[in-house]
Amino acid sequence: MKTPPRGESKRGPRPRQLVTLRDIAREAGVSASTVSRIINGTVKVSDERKASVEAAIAKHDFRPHAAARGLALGRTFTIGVLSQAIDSPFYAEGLRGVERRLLAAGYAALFMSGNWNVADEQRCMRKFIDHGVDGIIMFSGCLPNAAIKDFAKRCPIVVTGRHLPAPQTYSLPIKDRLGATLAMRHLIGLGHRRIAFIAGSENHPDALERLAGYREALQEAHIAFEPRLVAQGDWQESGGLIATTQLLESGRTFTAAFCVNDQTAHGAYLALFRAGLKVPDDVSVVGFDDLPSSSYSLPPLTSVRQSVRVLGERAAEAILALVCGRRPRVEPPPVELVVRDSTRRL
Amino acid sequence: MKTPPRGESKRGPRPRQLVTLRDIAREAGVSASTVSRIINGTVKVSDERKASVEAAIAKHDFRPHAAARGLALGRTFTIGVLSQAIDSPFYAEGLRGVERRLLAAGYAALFMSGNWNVADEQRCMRKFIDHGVDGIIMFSGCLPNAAIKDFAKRCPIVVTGRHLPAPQTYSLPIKDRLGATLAMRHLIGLGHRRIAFIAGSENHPDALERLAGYREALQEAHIAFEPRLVAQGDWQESGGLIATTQLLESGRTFTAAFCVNDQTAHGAYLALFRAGLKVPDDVSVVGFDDLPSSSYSLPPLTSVRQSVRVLGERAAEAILALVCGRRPRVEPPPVELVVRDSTRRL
DNA sequence: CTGAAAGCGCTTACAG
DNA sequence: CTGAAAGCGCTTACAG
Repeated sequence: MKTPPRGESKRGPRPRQLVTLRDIAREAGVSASTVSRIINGTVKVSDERKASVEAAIAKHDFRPHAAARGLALGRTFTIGVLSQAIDSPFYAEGLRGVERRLLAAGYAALFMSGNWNVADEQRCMRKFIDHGVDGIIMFSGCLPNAAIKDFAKRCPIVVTGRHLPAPQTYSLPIKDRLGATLAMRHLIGLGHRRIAFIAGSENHPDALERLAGYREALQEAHIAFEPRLVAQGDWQESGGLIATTQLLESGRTFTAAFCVNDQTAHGAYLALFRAGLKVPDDVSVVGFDDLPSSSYSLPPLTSVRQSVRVLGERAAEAILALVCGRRPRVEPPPVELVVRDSTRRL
Repeated sequence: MKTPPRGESKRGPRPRQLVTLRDIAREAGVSASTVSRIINGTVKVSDERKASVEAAIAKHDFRPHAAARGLALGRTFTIGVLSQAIDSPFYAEGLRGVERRLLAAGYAALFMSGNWNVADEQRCMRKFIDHGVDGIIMFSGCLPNAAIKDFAKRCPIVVTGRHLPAPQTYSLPIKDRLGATLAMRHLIGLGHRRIAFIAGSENHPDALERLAGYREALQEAHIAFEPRLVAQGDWQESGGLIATTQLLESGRTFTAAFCVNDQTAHGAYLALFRAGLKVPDDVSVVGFDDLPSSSYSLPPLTSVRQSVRVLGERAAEAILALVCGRRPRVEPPPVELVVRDSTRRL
């Protein structure tokens, strides 16, 4: 079929798509409505028409124009997914989980990075709206709750890592405090009493909760909290390296370190290595998040695991439910301690 | 403003957007055309009208409906980005580079994972088309060139890691062979002659090229190629661990190992560690890709670097050019060796 | 500079 | 079961 001349009209913007629903209809000798019905399986259509339409579709490998469907249907089958950095190993697994579930449901994901700051997160959210997403998944952002509720007026949102009851919204909290106490009880159970905490960035809710868990476990074991055993990191390897180095150089003694996340622990590993200290012989180390790379660190790292992949999958299920007007019924994944080779009895 | 009743019509699908261009026009006392012109800055508009329209837009925080624009304009300002796994540390940096450049140009990225197999890549490409992307970036896929050329008839494509001259297509090759010789010359320069190669997956073009570079450097130095020093990995940590373990157990002796990528090297590290061998004292190790985590491995890994982040940025620039009908003029990033602490003179 | 109108390519209530 | 028509919310050539 030669592409039919489109120049008849004198008005409107230029044409674009090579072959349209109308072309298929013409070729199959039916109306556009019928073609649409066959494609969408909306209504029964007689077999012979169906066959000829399907032949025409196959012949041209016709795909309905996405924007046109979107306009007619009022849906784009696209979900915006906000993480803090698309190249962060922590979020990576979560995005993977989201992708998998969304794809299975015929949705695609628009991923954007908030870079751990409100302005960028805000910008991403607007972009999502501008791109007409049907829903948004936010991985533990720092956007104020009020702002989220505002966006939720335009499209449904599921948010992880916080509790936010609001219409068109669903939250999947992360069990930071519980996880932290799990790590600490393990260390304390091994006889450690001088346990350093390499913290996350200041004021970050998850960081604060994990610190709270650290203190809670200390108290539980009747060990006095010693502020000087807490060093400020930034969730990254570099922060863990610097914080641990400072702790070491300042002469504080500790037999174990609980790190706010695995990346911080990897940084701590390097600091300890450079100081000639061995893990776990000289210092036991526990991380949080159980990154895939942590089973390959030397030695393999003991870590708290709350599967981010599963978190992502559930977030996807929740947003899909919201988008379809159903009430989500999903729970955050369980927290557990994965014991490897970085901890030992004192 | 109360949302105006929309029930006048008896036909067509249900309405959706709360406030539309028409509402803004009505409120500002101008035509829809004028509002559109102001939003797009297409044509000069008198100041007073402009002011009142902008006031109305601000008041309702009006955002033009994406699908409607897409339909009218024939563009969605969305780019499909195919990587092999969204949670692979190798691609992560590349995606980051893409995201940054695309965002700056007002485009958003639809990321999908090909999972290192043709069927999934094919599926992703169709999804991209179905979602009406304006262009596609493929990170080193295994889709046959012919298939890519076919998709390129529907929308422009830039592909990394291969050379594919075709209309509506631009390729950004990766310098695998050169990089491999850089790594090998370094090792040979340090006096190593028995150098193992922990390979990537069979038949993978990049893996083959890196192997070719390994052999080329050997030949250059008049060292006989010994097939039994080559062990099959799979690009992953687990493959590196298994391959290296087998090499060690089979009694092959080597003083250095060149790994097809950093993840493989991390696996090799663990195998060596378990065997009680020290890096670099007993065995020198070199990787390829220079992942961020490699500067925190113990010891920090010497690796070949061809910035994937920059590769991503350039791929984004290229697709943007293609989409706008310009000819891309970008080069793949340079290759260099980053020497850290995992190699030493024999 | 500005508005009325046509058109982008679909979907679906309506009327057979 | 099926077609003609209206409509989704924008943009832009056309005619002032």
